[in-house]
Amino acid sequence: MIGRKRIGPARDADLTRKKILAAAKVEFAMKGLGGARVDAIAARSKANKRMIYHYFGSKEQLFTTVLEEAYSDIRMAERDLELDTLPPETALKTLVRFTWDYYLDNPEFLTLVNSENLHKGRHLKNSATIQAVSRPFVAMVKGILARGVASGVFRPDIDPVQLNITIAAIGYYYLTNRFTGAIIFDRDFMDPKMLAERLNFNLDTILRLVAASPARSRGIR
Amino acid sequence: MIGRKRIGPARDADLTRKKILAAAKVEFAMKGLGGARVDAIAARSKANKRMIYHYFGSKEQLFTTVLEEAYSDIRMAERDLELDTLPPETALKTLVRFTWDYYLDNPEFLTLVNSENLHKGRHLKNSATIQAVSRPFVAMVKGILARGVASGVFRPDIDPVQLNITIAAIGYYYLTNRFTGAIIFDRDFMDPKMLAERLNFNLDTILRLVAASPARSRGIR
Amino acid sequence: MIGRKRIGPARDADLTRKKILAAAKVEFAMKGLGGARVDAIAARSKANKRMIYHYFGSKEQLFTTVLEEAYSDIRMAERDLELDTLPPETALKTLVRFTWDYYLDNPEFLTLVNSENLHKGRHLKNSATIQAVSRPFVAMVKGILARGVASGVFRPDIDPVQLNITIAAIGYYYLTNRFTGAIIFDRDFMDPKMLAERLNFNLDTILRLVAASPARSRGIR
Amino acid sequence: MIGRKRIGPARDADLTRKKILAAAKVEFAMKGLGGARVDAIAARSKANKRMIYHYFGSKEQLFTTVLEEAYSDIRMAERDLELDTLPPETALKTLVRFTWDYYLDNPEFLTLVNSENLHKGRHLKNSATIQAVSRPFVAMVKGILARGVASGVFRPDIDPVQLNITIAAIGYYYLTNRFTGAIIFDRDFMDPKMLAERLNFNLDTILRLVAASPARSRGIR
DNA sequence: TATGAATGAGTGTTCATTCAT
DNA sequence: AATGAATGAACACTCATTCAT
Repeated sequence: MIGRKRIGPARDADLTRKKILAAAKVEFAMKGLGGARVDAIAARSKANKRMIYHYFGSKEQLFTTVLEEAYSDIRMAERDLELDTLPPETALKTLVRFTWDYYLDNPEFLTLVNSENLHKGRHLKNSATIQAVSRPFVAMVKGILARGVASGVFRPDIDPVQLNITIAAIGYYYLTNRFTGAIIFDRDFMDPKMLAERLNFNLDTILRLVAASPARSRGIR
Repeated sequence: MIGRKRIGPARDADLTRKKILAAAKVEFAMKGLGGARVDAIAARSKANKRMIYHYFGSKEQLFTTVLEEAYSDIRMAERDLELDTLPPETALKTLVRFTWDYYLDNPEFLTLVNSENLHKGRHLKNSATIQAVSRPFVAMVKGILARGVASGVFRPDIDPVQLNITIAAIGYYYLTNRFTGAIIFDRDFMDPKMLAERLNFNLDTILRLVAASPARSRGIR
Repeated sequence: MIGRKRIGPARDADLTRKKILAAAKVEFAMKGLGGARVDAIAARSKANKRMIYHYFGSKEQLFTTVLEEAYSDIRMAERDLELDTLPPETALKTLVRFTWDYYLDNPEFLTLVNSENLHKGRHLKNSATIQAVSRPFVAMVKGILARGVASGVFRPDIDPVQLNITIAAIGYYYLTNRFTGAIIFDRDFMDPKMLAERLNFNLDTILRLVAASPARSRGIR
Repeated sequence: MIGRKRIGPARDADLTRKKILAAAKVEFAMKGLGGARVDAIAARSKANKRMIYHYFGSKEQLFTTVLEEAYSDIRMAERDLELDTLPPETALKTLVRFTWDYYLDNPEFLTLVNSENLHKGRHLKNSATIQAVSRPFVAMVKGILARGVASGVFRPDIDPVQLNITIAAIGYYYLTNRFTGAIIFDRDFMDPKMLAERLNFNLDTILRLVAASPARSRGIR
């Protein structure tokens, strides 16, 4: 109450916007786009439901904004890793580890992406934001690979897009499908020991995949 | 009413059930559990809406049944591969390829599993069916690995569960997230050429992962 | 309960439809399209709100149906006058009187038409019903005029459309604008005496308009 | 802040009021009282929404003010015709023509009046303004009639109120109901030729109505 | 076995109006 | 005088489910 004049908490437009966005992220992550309730978002954000429409126009536009922010966040965090400055192998390991940790710490991201894909990418298809934040990221991984090939530690002819997908896949799938996984494999996928094993397994998978080993992988088809 | 009882009608009941189940699978796959509409399922199956409740009790129970059937189907198809009878490396490659093809041919399976995980596995948690069909499958992969280790083509100390998850992950993730993928990577994920590349990439990934070092992965195909 | 089998009142689809339609006519007439409440229509018809959507699709489609019915009703009543069988002057007087009485007895018709015109005729623009019921009516008035001209009681060169509009106008305007009229002219527009005067005034207006009097109305411009 | 106080702002208040009133007239005319949106009025007037409440108290009071202004405007315009100074027949023709032109040029007036009548004249019932501006107008028409009767060109026993209503009716109805009219009669009611025909038809109607019989309505123009 | 009719509790969205500055 | 932020009540419309036959 002392020090910051003029902005009564209940009247701070930007704060309200942020609270709605945060609440919406949680709701959409928990229930999906279709299952999320605008009422619940309003209640969770302690904002009036009318404000949601004032700031975001509709449930779908709110969802779009949440998605864009989620992608921006992860891409910014990746950029902050400054992988360009690391040796290729370290950079790659860092990326695998980061991806895993990020998914673990931000599980909403996974469900949001799932939801968007259930809807065939409709909300992001024409999002300038997504395209803007994606390009540098794709370029960065490409750069790591190129440097690794140049220094002889990575084998050539690895498609950076496919590599990227695989790095995401092996973390993502394990975590989003941990519930059916638990049933099928009769294990607790969130047990710290199993989580640690998974990270190691993933690091192993990626390193063996890119390694410029004696493996004469010519003839692959 | 007199004379030709029980000959046609008895089969119709079963047919109705099957039509509902087929329609429900499509609807749930397209819209998720929350987004699917009982009316739409009734319309698509050309059955009366009341029949859905007659045969399945509720929308959620119908969803459970659809899921159980979906899992049974893929597990049966895997069993039919008779991987036990193949050399370990061939068996593994066959499994990777089969998994990929099955996902491609039965995309509903992916969305159904996604939906169930959004709901924290609630519908399958106590399903005897799932557990019954899963056990032999897990055992089979374990067997392949063991045989491969014994014959020296696979390295030891590979967790069959982790391997299994990875085989699924690298196909599953690519396909379910193909819409956001298309946006981020600016590629058509369903382009036949890219699909073929992905399968090869996945085969490569798995074989390098399990190969007894130094991996002599000649002859991958 | 005795005599009419099989149709429990609460389960008669056609009856429900009719009750909704009747209630909607009242509501729309009283409040206009925008002011009418679907809830109020449901309550008034003692039908479930859901049924309104089941039978009519939307508030606007319900409004369209109400309008079509209202127009069909008046056109049918006009047809039943069998004006073709009457001498032209009698036919015309009968029409003026009928129009006036119909407006008085069915005040909803006036407000419904007003509402539709506020919405620029959007709901009827492509209504086959309206066009089907209108054509015979327009033709009938044209026929009366023609017969009157032929027999020398009506002057020629009267546009039947303009005549029609005027017949409607002089009754319609008085009745729909009776509230502002009462304020401006400080009279009770619904007082029986004033109503009777108005009808006579209107009959006079129309008869003088069409009369083939010595009036040599050449040169009108 | 220092130096040029109070010069602009004092006039702005009045300007804001006027802008709101103008915007409200358009909105209410287009959508009716129920359909008009306070937000839309604020946007259209480029005034803050709060100002509407500051100056007018409520949406309904704003509507009342708009109506009062609309009536004042037409009554003032009629007064400016100075019909008392014209020969009775000319005065009457001038009035018919003026009424028609005014309705054509100020279509909002028609819809506003319609709206008010849908609401049973509730907003004007106790309006001193309306009564004040109406009295002279009614008296004026009465005067024209009296002069015409005295000079022998009009027949006696014509109720000036009924005449007044009819003059308004034949223009008003044609214009407000032009949309349903277009559908029923399959004509373009706003086509210049049809508009001209209608005006002539109306002049003819009124002149024949008041003419001292045998109506020598030569020279109608 | 099968069906069309009916319903209550929600669902996203809108609106006139007031608050705080 | 003027404004952007906020709200509660209501609105059109939907949905899974049950009733009556």
